[in-house]
Formats: sequence, C-alpha cells, structure tokens
Amino acid sequence: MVSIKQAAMKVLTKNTDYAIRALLALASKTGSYVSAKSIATEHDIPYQFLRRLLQEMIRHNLIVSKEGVQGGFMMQKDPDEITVTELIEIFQGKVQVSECMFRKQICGNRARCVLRHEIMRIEQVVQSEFEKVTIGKLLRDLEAANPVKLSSTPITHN
Amino acid sequence: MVSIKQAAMKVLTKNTDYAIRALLALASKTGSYVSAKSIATEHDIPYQFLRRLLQEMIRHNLIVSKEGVQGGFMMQKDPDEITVTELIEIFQGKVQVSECMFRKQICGNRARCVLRHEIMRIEQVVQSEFEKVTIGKLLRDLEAANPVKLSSTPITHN
DNA sequence: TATAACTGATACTATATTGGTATCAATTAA
DNA sequence: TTAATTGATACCAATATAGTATCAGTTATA
Repeated sequence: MVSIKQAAMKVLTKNTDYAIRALLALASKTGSYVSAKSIATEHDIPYQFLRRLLQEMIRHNLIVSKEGVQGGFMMQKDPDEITVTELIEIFQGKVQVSECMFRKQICGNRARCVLRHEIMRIEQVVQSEFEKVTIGKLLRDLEAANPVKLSSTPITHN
Repeated sequence: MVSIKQAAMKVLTKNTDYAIRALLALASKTGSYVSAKSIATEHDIPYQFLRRLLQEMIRHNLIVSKEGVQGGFMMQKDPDEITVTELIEIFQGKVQVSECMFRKQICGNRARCVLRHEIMRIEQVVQSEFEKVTIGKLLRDLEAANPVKLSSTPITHN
C-alpha cells in the first residue's frame, strides 16, 4: 500500500522566493549598486542561481545593472509597483488551474468545464490577494518588525 | 537570452483533475458499482492511471470497491462532504507556500518570514475558497448545465 | 596599463515530480 | 471454468526544480 501523495503543493518555488529576497535587498538600498555576491552572501542564496534570477529581472525592467568593479544591481521599478503576482508570473509562469483552460479546442469532458468555472473564480481570488502584496509593502513590514536595518544576522523564530 | 520562465504554475495536477472527474462519474450513479474501465473510456482518463487514483480514494474512504465480474467502484462518502481541498491534499499534498513554513528550525532570513506572514494569510483564503467547492456542488452544477444525463458524447466549447 | 571585481551569457548536472504503462495475483458472476 | 474485474506494485519517460561551472566582456583603481 504505497501512497501516491506528494510532499506538498508549493505555491512559491525557490526562484520566486529568492527573487523576492533579492528585491528586498535592493529596495533597502535604492540609489546604489549592490553586487550579486553580497546579496548571495548576506541572504544565503546560491550565487550562480541568483545571477540568473537577476538577469531575468533586468529583462523585465524591474532592476538595472552596472558592469565592472563597483558594479552591481539597483532597483529600477517602484517597489510598490512590483507585486508577488508579477514575480510568480515571471518565475513560475501564469497561474493556471488545469491544462484545459487556455486551450481553445475541443474538450471531450464537460465535467472538467464545470470545474473550470469554479476554479477560474478561485484563480481570480488568488491573484487579487497576491496583487496586494508588493515589494514595497514587504519592505515596510520588514522594517517595522526590525527597526534598525536589514540585518544579515540569523535570527531564531517559530 | 534564454528565459527561465516555466510554462505555468499549475493549481490542479492530472491526479486531482482525473480524481474529480471519476468522483463525478460515481456520484452520478450512486448505489451501483461502476468499473474503472467504463470510467476511463467515458471520461478519457488513462486506465491504469485511473486505477491508482481509485485505490488511493478507497484508502481515504471516499469510495468502496467490489472485485470480480460486475465489480467496480461506488461512492461511500457524501459527495457534499468531499471538498476540492481534500482532493488536493490527497493527490498533491498540503498546500504550502515555501519550504520554510513547516520547518520549526532556525531560519537565517527574516525577509522570508515577513513574506511568510502574508502568504499564510493568502493560503487561508485559497483553502477556504476550495472548501466551498464539493463534488456534490459540482455534480448539481453539471446537471443544471446539462439536464439530461452525464453524457459521454464530446461537446465543443470555447 | 594591468588586474581584480564585476556582469552577460549559456551550457551542464542531479534530483524530484508528473504522467503514464505493464504485469501478475486474487476474486467473483455467469 | 472462464472472462471480467480489482489489488498491488514495479517500471518508464518527460518535464520541472535546484544548483554549478565556465568563459567572455566591462570598468574602477592601484
């Protein structure tokens, strides 16, 4: 009797998780270039992995970069305009409920279509909730919880 | 410039999708045994795949089976008591936002913890929305949309 | 002007998940 | 007796996820 249950349905992958953390790091230092290396070290993100995420965010005009010594990355888009929904879409693709949904073709199963209706409604709820969460908001929450600075010292919680 | 974007963040995997369809098939014929073969054929679900899903649902006491000729599967649990949330949990694991969430250990990154707070709130919203959708509700929606019967004839939509 | 600190680009790898198939034993109605 | 059926499980292929490695180009500065 082997269960087919999986570990967990993940909402945020490492991609998105790391990207959010990197953006928070940049948003807390607007106006200056921050290197990938320092972000990786301070936030415990695998260096080369992080670099790919940063490149992707440049392509989406969330941040800009400067090459060479003293180079690095800097916020471009207003943190209050960067939603978690946007980041999920960049790194995990558009939220989609079942494969059927975006295929405008014959569907041999009407049961799925009833499901689809319910599920598109829920999808809207999920998206609108994630829309409310911006990098700017997270940064303010973060600073409120820890008034001094964006520290690199590990803390215990839970 | 190769994008790292994935195709889509899927909310329902095939497992859950097929399971819902199979349950609708059984719920529309309460009191009689329906074979895996007929469900597979009528609802275009891969036979062996479906059988695994049915076994799993037996383990969770959603349905019962009878072996041998004229055997098959039958609803056990009240369709109005079977929520999509329950099926997601059975086939995709508990909805979870980031790995950090259920690990009660030192977390070196407080940014993620601020995120966590927001995201647990959203998780609650998502779960409660999916709780509202039961097999019973879907079946009634299905019958309302198609008053005659749960047909096996493919229809075109969208 | 040489060099070290950087980004740009991209190829590669390992593991897990997802979706699906195959096989064989046991049961049971006809 | 046998064909239709479930129970149990092993196996496979494709894709996604997470992470590493490498090399070329840029630039501040010693």
